[in-house]
Amino acid sequence: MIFSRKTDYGLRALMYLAERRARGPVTLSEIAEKLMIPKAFLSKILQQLAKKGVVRSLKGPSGGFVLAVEPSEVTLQEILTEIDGPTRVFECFATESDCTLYGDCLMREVFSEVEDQIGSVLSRYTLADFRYSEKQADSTASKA
Amino acid sequence: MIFSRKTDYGLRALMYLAERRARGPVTLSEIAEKLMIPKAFLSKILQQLAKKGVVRSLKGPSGGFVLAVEPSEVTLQEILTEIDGPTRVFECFATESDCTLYGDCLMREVFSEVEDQIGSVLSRYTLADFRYSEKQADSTASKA
DNA sequence: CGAAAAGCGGACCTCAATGGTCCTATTCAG
DNA sequence: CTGAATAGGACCATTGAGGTCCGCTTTTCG
Repeated sequence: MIFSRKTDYGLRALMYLAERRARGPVTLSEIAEKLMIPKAFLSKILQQLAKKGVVRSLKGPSGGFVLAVEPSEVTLQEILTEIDGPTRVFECFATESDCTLYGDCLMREVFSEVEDQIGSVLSRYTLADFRYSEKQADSTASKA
Repeated sequence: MIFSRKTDYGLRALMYLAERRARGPVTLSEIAEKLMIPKAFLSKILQQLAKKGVVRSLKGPSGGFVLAVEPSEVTLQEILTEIDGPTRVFECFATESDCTLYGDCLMREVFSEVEDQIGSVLSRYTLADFRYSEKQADSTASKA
C-alpha cells in the first residue's frame, strides 16, 4: 500500500477545511466527529500539516484549524508527500551506490520511471478537485 | 514502499535462473549463496513462483529450479504481481462500494489512474531486459 | 531396497511501522 | 482567572514483513 490511513484522514480533513475556509477556525472535535476519525490521531495529523504550513492552527477559545492555502494551488502530490513523506517505490536492497550483483542494474531506472508516473498523475489534481459534501439526509451541516 | 524485499529477491532469482536456463535445474542452495539471499526465505518465494508456473521445481538429487517461461515473454508487471500480489495503491477506508463521506469520490478514480500508470511502465519490461551478470573479477559464471 | 539429495510446507519467531491513546503544558477569549 | 482550545511527548497494541525451523515427501542412484 502506498498511501496510509493517515493520508486518507489527512486528505479528508483538508477537504473539510477547504469547504468551510471562509467561516473561521474549525475545531478538531468537529472535524473528528464529522469525518469519524479518532480525535487524538487526527490531532497529530493536523499538527503535522500545520508545521508544513498547509493549515493554520489557532489556540484558545474560538480556536481551531483553518486551511492556509488556496485549494486550487495545492496538488495531491504535495499533500500526500507532506503527510506520508515522499513516495518511495522501491528500495534497492543491494548497496545503494553500486550494487555488486548486477552489472548494470536497470531496476533503478524502471522504478524511478514508475515514481515519475505516479507523481505526474498526482500533480494533475488539486485539493479543489476533491470537494467534501455530506450525503446524509439530515442537514446538520446546513450548507451555505 | 510498493515493492518488498521479497520482490527484490524473487526478481533476482529469476534473473539468475534465466541466465542458466539451458543448463538444467539449479539448486536452491546455489541461488541463495550466489545472490546472498536467506535460503529458507528464498525457498518460500520459489515455491510460490512454482505454483504460479513461472519456475518449475524438481525434487530429488540433481533436482532444483528451472525457469518455466521465456524470459522475453514475462513482464515485470506479471512477475511483481505474482510475488507480491496486485499493486494496491490505496485502500479506501470508507465503505468500499459506496462511501458516505464524499458525494462523488474522485479518489478511486485518481488512484486507479495511478495504478494504471504503474502497470503500464512495468509492462514495458520483460525478464529478458534484466540480465544477471556477476561483477566479481573471477568468472564463476562463465557467460555463454 | 535404502540412503542421500533435493524441494514442500506448516508452525513459529522477531521487529519495526502503523494506528492509536493519554496526559500535561500552553495559549488565548471573555 | 478560568475554561476552551491546540501542542506535543510518552506510551501502547496490532499487523505484516522478513526470516527460521523442522519434519515430510519425492526422486535418484548404488
